[in-house]
Amino acid sequence: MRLSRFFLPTLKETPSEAQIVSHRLMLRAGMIRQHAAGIYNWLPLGTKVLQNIIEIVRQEQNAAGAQEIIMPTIQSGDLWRESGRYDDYGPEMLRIKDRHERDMLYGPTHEEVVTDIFRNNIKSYRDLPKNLYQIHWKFRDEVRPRFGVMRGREFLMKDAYSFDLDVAKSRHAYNQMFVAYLRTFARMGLKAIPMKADPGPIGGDMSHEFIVLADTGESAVFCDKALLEKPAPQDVNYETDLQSVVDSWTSIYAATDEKHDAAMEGTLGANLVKARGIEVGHIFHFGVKYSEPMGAKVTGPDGNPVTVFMGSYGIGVSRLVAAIIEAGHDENGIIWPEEVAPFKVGVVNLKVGDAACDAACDDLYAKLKKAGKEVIYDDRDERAGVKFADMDLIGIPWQIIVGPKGIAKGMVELKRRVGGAKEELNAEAALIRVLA
RNA sequence: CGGGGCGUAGCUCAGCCUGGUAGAGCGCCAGCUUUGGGAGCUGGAUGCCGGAGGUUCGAAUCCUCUCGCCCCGACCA
Repeated sequence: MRLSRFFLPTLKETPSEAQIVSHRLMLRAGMIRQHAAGIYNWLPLGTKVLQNIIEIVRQEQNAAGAQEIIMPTIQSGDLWRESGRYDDYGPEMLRIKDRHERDMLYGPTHEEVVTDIFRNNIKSYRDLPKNLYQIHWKFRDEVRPRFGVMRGREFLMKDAYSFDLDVAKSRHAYNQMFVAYLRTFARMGLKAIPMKADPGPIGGDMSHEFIVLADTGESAVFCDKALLEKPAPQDVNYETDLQSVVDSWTSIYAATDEKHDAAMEGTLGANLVKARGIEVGHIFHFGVKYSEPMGAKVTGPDGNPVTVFMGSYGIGVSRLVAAIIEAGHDENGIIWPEEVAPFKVGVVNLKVGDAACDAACDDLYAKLKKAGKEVIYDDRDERAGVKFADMDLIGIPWQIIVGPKGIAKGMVELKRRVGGAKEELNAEAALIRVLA
């Protein structure tokens, strides 16, 4: 992409409404623009990042055996009366009437809809297990939306729902998601810590939150240092029993602000980490809470109907964009981990119109594109300072800087966004480094 | 939902107290000079001063109502 044609409205100054760093940087980097309180437009740069995150989530969900579906954003109120939540949910649920005066709602979550899909289409225990997920927009009419997309009213969420014949199998489904989450967040360059959580209004007997560590996080977090050093599981076979893997995480001390245990922390001594965190995922095992009232049953091996056991598994996808920025930025702007970066490489032409610079940049740009790298080429007729500032602001991991001084010696400059290290080398060598 | 704050140019904000008919910096457009970390000069465009009502000869400014946004608290991916 040529920057001269890319829709990238960056801002030099911080809009006054933005209080936290991720919100400021998302506005300044031209990723989002506010539409209304808690509701945002995603501009091209933001959309690219969001799509990269979606793809990682999707790959890891698929690997864990979940299957992608798309459910409606607008749901029938009657379905929510069946589960008993139509009246319970309160004003957070956006309620709508259609032209026939039927009660509709913009879905804040999808347990009812997915259970309805299940009961209408799955009749035998032989069809179990099933785990269905979607990556779709939710609306919760929060009392107080804030911090940009961190706590929006409309937000993109991955929500998965598992269906199993009994509790033991259902636990396995839970463990599959637990492991998939560890891998998902690690691929985004995040330290995400699973913590025992309160199931809250979703209900159930087991629940974990996944908290990303960031200095600006909303909740205080206490944990054993060992958790921070523990690598995400590699080469997982999701068909095998994952209990020991899950236990190896849950047996290490970690607690949020409300639940922390001072006595326990005393025994950790120097290994106690006090940090701040952002909740990016939440998984629930809730058994028959929805399947029972909604009649989601299959015929069991003995010919008798069995109510299925369920769990639900959420990832705040749009929130992750903000969380990644909270975890990775400096005074110049965003520092994207390579996997989610909107462009992996930036080519900076310091003197557009100079034949040698133009030729070198065109060549680099063509070769990077041909190699399949996502590349942004700053071909704007701007001053060097503007270009450096924008590249850093939008957080491009690798930057190849081409200027008349260097090119006269046959050299370009390769800069890493992380740490800012620069080295001078010839264009071919820079390509090799970037493509490695 | 309680408490507080703010709405003036694309952005940051001044002007409001003490009414007299719209400002600055940045950005944008044109030209010239510049050109390795957010340039300089010259010229130019841009505002229903959030909206409605009221007071007044006259309202961005005073009064009333209203809408929107932000912050703090209780709740949440």
